[in-house]
Amino acid sequence: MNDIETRVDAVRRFSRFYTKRIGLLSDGFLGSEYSLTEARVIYELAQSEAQSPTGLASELELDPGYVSRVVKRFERRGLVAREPSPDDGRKVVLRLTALGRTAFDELATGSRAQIQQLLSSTDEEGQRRVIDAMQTVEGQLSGEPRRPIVTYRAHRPGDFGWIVERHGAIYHESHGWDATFEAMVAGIAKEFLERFDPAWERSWIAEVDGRRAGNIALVRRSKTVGQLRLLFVESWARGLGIGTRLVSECVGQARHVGYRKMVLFTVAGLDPARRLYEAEGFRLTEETPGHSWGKDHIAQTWELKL
Amino acid sequence: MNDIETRVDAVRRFSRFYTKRIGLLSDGFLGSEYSLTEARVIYELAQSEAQSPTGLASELELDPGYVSRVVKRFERRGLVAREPSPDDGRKVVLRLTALGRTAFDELATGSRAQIQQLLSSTDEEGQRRVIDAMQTVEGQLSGEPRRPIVTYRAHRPGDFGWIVERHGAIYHESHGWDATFEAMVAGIAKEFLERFDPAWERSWIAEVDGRRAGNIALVRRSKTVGQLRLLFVESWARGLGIGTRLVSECVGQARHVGYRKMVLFTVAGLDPARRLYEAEGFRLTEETPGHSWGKDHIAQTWELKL
DNA sequence: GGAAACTACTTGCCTGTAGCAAGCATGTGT
DNA sequence: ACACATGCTTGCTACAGGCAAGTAGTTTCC
Repeated sequence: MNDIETRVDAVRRFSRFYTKRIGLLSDGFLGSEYSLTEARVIYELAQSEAQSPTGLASELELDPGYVSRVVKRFERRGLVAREPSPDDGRKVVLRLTALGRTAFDELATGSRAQIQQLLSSTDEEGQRRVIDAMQTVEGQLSGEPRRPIVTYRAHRPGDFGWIVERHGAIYHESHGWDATFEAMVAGIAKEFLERFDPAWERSWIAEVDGRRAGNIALVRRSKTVGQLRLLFVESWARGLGIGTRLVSECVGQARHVGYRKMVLFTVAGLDPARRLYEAEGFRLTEETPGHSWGKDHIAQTWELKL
Repeated sequence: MNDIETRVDAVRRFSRFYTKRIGLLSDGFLGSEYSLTEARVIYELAQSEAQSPTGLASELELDPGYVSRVVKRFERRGLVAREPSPDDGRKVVLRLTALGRTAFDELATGSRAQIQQLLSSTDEEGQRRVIDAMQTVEGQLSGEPRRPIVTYRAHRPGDFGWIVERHGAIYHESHGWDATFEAMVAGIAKEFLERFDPAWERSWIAEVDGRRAGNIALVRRSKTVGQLRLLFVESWARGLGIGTRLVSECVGQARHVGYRKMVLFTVAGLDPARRLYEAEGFRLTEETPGHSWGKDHIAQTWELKL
């Protein structure tokens, strides 16, 4: 599923599947005494405390004339009550009566029963996956890109494994570094977790909408020197200021616990990271050519007086 | 989203969202000269080489009478050709004409364009996730549970990070082991990746439908002794024989490269794993009480003569 | 072999859904 | 005060699509 056409066809396939599956269900409405549109009207009225015919029409994308008739029908049946709007003589305020609410409850119960039947084709774990997947679809397609929520927290069990994984996979993919790089990161993770001292050290995991998106760690090298390690931001999370924030959190904490200096080790050529270091005031103090992780590198040391 | 009612409501919510989003699109059909049902008929005819009116009716769940009329309309317009069925005088065989196929192509193009527009509300990564999620939904709800496909492969960059993560997270959750356990696993990963010798060592990653589900590693301890390490199967992948297969692959490979003995170290109380070791012929040779990862344990050594 | 039952399709009839446009009443801007 | 916009209603209309009766073939069963 790489090119756009394949993806489009996949979506078409799903749409056909889902509308068919759901279409069967909504035929169930015919079983009740309301048409699908009538049911939608009732549903809409039940949702919003006070609704006007125009509101209904635009919300459900129906012709106002038709809505008018539906409402009239419902009124005759005692399902909705209408009153003139207090602030606008043209407007009408619609409200479900107790009877209308009963009708809604019946509809909702029926619909729930059918969805439940639909869900029953898989087990509880499967149902959770389905819902999770649906939320993914909705989240992605809901149009408004809904500004992502970025949060920062300390590491938890599993996080350092994740850091190792992402470093290993991404630097392999983008720079061709071999498994010894992943080994090195695993070594750093081991050390950090083993000797972790919360008084002097700290790590941050950045999450975007609850999904891990980046990290950084502050490690003690000596009483006066803190080391910045394992900075990393997922490519899909770029542009949210996560890198900047991680570096500044890290440096801020280093100041806070009383280090006099920060160091970090990296290699030449990782420009986005370089920019972050420079912006925070780090200075390149040493460069040594070398060979590691299956490639030639220029190892760099950066320092920052606090 | 724990109880069934919450889940049902989540699905209802999604259905409303999706049908609304897709409903807008299918209005596009009105833009064309075909109604939605007509479009479905054309689509169905395009899919199946030769179709009968009855077939259409049952496939699309329409009234045969109505189908008859739609077909007649299409015939007049030159979109479909009909011939009497050779083997049954009552039957009719319908086929799209070249003109009909053109109509289908136009419809498909239009529909694709609209789906593409729908998809364009997210980036490429998002689109992939959407499709993935849709396949999950369809897979789960399509009724036939579609047996999962299990595959086994050697490790790739990132895999050992994943192994560290899963060990760290899961043993913390289920047994309350602290971060030093994750540190230890990270140490094992580091060692393995650093000194990996394909002549004597190997790892297996089990994937279920392309998703990592478990792993095992064979590590050289000496010329004659191989060690089984890092056995792990995700809880959602239990019952597929993955654990058994991993252990037997590992032992088989150990035999193959010529070790005389296998060892493995574990702690008492991990019963599912224990059963796998026993089934493969491992014998418990040593038990030592101790304390690690924030808990008391009985460390165990298991051995197997090859 | 032939009546009875069944299947595939057609056609006439009818209802419900829903859009369009004209009309009326109330509001708003100049 | 006038024009114009907004909210709602109502008459007209088209179309979708179900139901049932009818025709022509096919299968079943005696």
